[in-house]
Amino acid sequence: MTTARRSDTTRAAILEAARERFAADGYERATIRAIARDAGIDPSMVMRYFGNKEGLFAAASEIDLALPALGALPSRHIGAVLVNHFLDRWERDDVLTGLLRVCVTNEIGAARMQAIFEAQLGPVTLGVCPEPEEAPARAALVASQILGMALSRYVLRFPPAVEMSRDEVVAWLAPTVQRYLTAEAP
Amino acid sequence: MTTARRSDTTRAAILEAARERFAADGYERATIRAIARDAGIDPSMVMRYFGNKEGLFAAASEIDLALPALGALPSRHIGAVLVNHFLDRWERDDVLTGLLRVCVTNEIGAARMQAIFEAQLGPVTLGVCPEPEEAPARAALVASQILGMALSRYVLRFPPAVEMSRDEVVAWLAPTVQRYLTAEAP
DNA sequence: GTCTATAATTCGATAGAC
DNA sequence: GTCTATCGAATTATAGAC
Repeated sequence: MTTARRSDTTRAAILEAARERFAADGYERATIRAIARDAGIDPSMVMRYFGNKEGLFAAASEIDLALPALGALPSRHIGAVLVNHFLDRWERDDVLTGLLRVCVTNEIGAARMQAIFEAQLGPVTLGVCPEPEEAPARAALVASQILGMALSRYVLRFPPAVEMSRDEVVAWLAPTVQRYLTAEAP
Repeated sequence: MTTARRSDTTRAAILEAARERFAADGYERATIRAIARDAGIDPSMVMRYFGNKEGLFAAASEIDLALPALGALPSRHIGAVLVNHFLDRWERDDVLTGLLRVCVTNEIGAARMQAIFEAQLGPVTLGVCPEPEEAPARAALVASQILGMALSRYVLRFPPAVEMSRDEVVAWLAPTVQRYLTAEAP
């Protein structure tokens, strides 16, 4: 194995351990030492690859902002599609749970969370909102419901929120999101 | 001024500084030293009065769980009443914002947040839900929307969520809460 | 590329003088 | 009741050997 390939696997191991630790413990309590121990390497390697703790978090919380083609979908089902999409992203890996735990006490995390919802909801809202100037407020309403459910279900783990099935969550939240995006302003 | 009265004012000053720091910085970054400095006293006084950092947070996040008499209210307006009530509690002081920032990384904070929503929503949901066994799930749905808006508006400070007026927030969220509590299960 | 050793802070917590 | 002084542990980060 060449050194280049070895560095790639080391880097990947660090990122995987970092995502788990940030998701489980938040920014402050996810220490570089613990992450390095999980990855089976020396703490100084983390510094070498990512510079400092902020750089490590930035790399571990990177996410592709591409929303699977939604433009062609009927706007009547946009609520269910969006709820399913965000639940998929939250359950796929630890990135969004980690970002949610971190963004509460870390400015970089908060800015990234905001950027994610702007990138994912911006184009959609412009397509279905009755009035374009209302789009940011409607996107914020959608984000509030998605974030609140993610907080209750994946971070705080409120028993009733955890015990609800995936389909139940979608059935309850989809009409809410649908109304926030398409209903007349109250 | 007797020593007893002086200790009361010192204790109150510590609690006020602690609430501000926990609300602004979260649990780990709200240091006893910083809280003592804000309160104008010595860090060792915090330990004397509250034992340790956990005891300080427990005291600073105490909250009375009494919901202003809602039993007599018409169930048609329960959504608007609840949204207004929680917004009141969040804007009155820093306690709930601090608890929200802390509960993401602190077990005691998470348990207290859950207890607050159980105590505030439990009696209400039992009174208006179609099926009693659905009450916990419906309360969790309400909590998810309230928590998500509080997170967006008071913690992450998403610009569109901050710029919405109080009345707009109530007008958008009240029908959601109303539906979670009283509508037929989807 | 990887690790040892350690610097430089900062934290929670304690002991004891006044 | 209040403060000074300090302990012991933990953290991020750096310098340098191999």
